[in-house]
Amino acid sequence: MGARKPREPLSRERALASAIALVDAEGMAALTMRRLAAELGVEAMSLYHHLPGKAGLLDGLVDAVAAEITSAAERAEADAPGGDWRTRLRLRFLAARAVMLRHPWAPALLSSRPTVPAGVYAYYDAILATLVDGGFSYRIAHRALHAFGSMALGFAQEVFRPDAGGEADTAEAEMTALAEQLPHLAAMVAAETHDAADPTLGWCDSQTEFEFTLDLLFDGLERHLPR
Amino acid sequence: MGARKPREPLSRERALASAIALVDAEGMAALTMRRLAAELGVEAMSLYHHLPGKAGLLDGLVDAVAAEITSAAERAEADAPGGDWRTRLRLRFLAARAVMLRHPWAPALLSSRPTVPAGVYAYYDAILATLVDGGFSYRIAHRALHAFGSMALGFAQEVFRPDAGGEADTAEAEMTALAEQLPHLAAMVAAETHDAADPTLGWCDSQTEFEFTLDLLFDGLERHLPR
DNA sequence: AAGGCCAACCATACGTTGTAAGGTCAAGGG
DNA sequence: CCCTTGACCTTACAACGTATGGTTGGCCTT
Repeated sequence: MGARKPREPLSRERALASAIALVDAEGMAALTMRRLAAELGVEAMSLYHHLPGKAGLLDGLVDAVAAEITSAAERAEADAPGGDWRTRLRLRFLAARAVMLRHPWAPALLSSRPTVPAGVYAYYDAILATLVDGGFSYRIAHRALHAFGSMALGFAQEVFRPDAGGEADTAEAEMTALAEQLPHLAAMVAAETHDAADPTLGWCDSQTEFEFTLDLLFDGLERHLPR
Repeated sequence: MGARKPREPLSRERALASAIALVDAEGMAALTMRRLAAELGVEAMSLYHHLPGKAGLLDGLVDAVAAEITSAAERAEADAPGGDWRTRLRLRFLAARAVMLRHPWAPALLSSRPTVPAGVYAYYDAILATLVDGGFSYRIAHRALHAFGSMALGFAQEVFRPDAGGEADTAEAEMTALAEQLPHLAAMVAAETHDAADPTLGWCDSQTEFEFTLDLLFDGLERHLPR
């Protein structure tokens, strides 16, 4: 039959890449060992020769997005060589956010893992460097890290998810029903959608909110600069 | 024999209470239908007469903590009848945080659920009321809600979890090894633990950091008050 | 060329999970 | 008295992660 292609031999890298593609396309729930193996044209148990089990696979995903974040942040910050600490951190965090938008499953995965990927420490060291370089004491820089929280990795802890948001019919009906019990929420929606285009509940511009919160924190931190 | 106790008949409330006790004691992983049933002296399938499946059980847990939060926040705010918006929100959020400390599993569960418990809307309405009452426009109040994020429910999105933190031996060894690659992190730890009691990596006082971030946001928001 | 080793891959099986389907049984009302 | 009605149980199934133990094909050594 001639040299039939020997099916290149499957590696940790190929497995992880396939896993990321799968999760990007179908969500975390679709990531099972059997399914991933099928995606690679292989049986489930074969994965165990390259990955230390499901937990190791998830750790691999986390490492991968962490690497994507750090490299994106590095590249972004390199674009503004002379900037002050605000703009440098801003570029970092917004670059991280762009990565998170590409992988919507990443925040939940990140915060579900019991251990922090090693690369993240270097990332935080760079943030600290920027802060200290900007004149902050280690004490305040430390608090800044806590204050940034997940924003440093590009995602905000939002209570109201960008969910599927039922059709407008039910939304409208329930809206008027709840307006009496939730007068301020109703008033806010009314005020905010007054000059906005679309009157649904998915009207929050998460990008704007992200940057607003970031600047709120930056402004607050600035007042803690010595002098 | 006489009237043997007829084993009071199991209800949604009893099931939820038992589930919360179980999760408080042994963590989310221990909450399976069979285990919960055993805890109640019953078979797994009997739970389905009172709960609409596992997802419904989790929704029940979420509702329960949401109720606990709102009532705790309500009580806390009632303690400062004449306070301004800052102190009122502060009391709310810190009361919520106390609830979260009682149920460490709640943040992860909250953010893993696809839908927001109904009671939370009323909670956010009250926060909005406080903000508007304090002089904020609906536009800024809306942004404030986003900025608070999960802090309104009492938990911060921390990247470094309050983890088990390996023994001091390995920590110390790796510390010096990483000090060269992570100079600023090392310096920060050194600076911060200089006058602190315990030199481990679990040295972050999350309560202090929570309040610091809160005040950072409050300070930042204050500048957006009209006039 | 022959022998043997070993990484890569597969087949089977076990225990655990959530839950669908249907059976048992005691209480209560006609 | 019977028969409905719920609460509870038994059994069973599909899907999950993974332990265990083959099978195989290419390479190294002699």
